[in-house]
Formats: sequence, structure tokens, C-alpha cells
Amino acid sequence: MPELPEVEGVIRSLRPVLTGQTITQVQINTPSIVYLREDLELLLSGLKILGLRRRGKYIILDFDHGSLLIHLRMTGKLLHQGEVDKHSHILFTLESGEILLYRDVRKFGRVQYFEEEGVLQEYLNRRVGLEPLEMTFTEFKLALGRKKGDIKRILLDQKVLGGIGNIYADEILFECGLQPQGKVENLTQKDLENLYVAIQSIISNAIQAGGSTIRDYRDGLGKEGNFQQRHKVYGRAHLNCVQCGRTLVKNQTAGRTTVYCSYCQKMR
DNA sequence: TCTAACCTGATC
DNA sequence: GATCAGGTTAGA
Repeated sequence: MPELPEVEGVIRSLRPVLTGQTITQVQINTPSIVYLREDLELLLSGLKILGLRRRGKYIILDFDHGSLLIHLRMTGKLLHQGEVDKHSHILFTLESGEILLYRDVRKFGRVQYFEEEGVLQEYLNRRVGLEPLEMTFTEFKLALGRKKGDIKRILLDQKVLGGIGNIYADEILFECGLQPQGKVENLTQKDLENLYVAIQSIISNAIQAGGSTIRDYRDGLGKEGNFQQRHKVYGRAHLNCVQCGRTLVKNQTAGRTTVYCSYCQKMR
């Protein structure tokens, strides 16, 4: 479900309600979600939440001792004061009596505790590349320079850029007028500049709009996003291109459903 | 580099 | 009943 803008929406919404609170009790209903450590429920009880961070699509909950790394994958949610249902796999009770729950219909998400910041960073560094909103153009160009193959595949590669998924890859490529199956090694300097600008504008506009709610994304307080109203290609296969009016095409690129305009987006 | 697997629910 | 879904990963 969530890509960078949605994950950012979750941490921003939870920051004011979680920061400074101590966890009084933890209940793990579905151990397969958690990278298991026998005494995790006990260990997390009594910890104080110092803050929330994001790296790519990962959420990091920082305590006064250690951190919890959370990946929502497709249908994971962190909800403050959410209703406990059969998909609520982890319940955190806070000192205020409020509840934070991890809910995940498909159970793809993962939660892991790290005691040492250095070990956490090592884990993340192996999986997550540049932050799309923090990278310089030089860093971006350098990261793509060593790659070859479909442009969309590279955008989806978390080790290259952290946080872009299927929605935003398609929207970014429409924005800069490049076909998803164009080859990254064929991009001109101007293409790279346009791609870099499109990444930053799509991602930051999506964050401002609270992310995209296609079916079930909600932020930490249960609020929907609005960016889906501004999608120009994702979910619009066989509809008309907003720019030229021609029919948008759908195919499979990098194993994912991909929608684009074969007229407005140039092949490379 | 591609596919299957991990899961459940919604929709065709 | 089959197909599809905001993701990642292991194994062919």
C-alpha cells in the first residue's frame, strides 16, 4: 500500500500523539509479523517513545532504548486509537491509556527491534538507497550512471532510490515524458534533469496532499490522502491522456502493471 | 532477470 | 472461480 508519501503521512500524523509517551503494555497476536525475539513484549513495555523517523518506506519508532523498524508492505497500518479487529496483530498500550495498533490484512508487513543504532543503520544501508527529496542531482546521476535496463525498474529499485513504488513511478515518468520501458543507459543529460525534477515535484506534491488513498491507505489518525485525485496515469488504463487525449496504454514492466501515454512519453 | 511466494479481500 | 492489489525476497 504505502510508498514514501504515505509513510511520511503516517509518521507526521503520529508524531504529536506518540512523542514523549511511555508504552505500558505490548500484545503480539501474530508472531509471524515480528522478527522474533522471545521477550519482545516485555522488552518494549516501559520504553518511552522519543520520536519517529522514515527511511525510504521504512518507519522507525525511536525509544529511550533502541528502535522499532516497521515496514508496512502492502496493507500494513499503524493506527492511533484504531478499532481492534481480527487483523490487528500488535497492540501497544500507552501510559495515557490510548492504544497504538499495527493492523495488516495481508500480513506482509514486518516489525523488527534494534537495540543498536549502528546495527539498524547497517541493515537499512543494505536495503535503501538515496532519499528522493534529499539527494543532489550529482548523487542521483552517479547512482543511475552505474545502472542499465528499464527506467521504471530502476525507479522501483529501493537500493537505488528509497521510497518510490508503483504509483509514483508511473506518475513520475508521465510527468517527465519518458516511457517506463525506456533504457536508463540511453537517457540524455536533459532526460536525467527532467527525471530528477519530476521525482522531487511528484513526491513532494503527494506528501502535501497527504498521499494517495486508492483503496485503504489511512494515516496514523485514520485520515485518507487526496493525491489520487491528481493521478494522471496510475489506475487510468484505457482512459484518455489528460495531455493529448489519446488512449493510455497498459503493460507489464518490471513485473508490475504499468500505465503510460505512448505519445506524450518518449522511448529511449 | 524473471517468477513464485507470502496473505486476504474486492471485484470481474 | 479467476484475477488483481501502494511490496519484498528467495530461488530457479
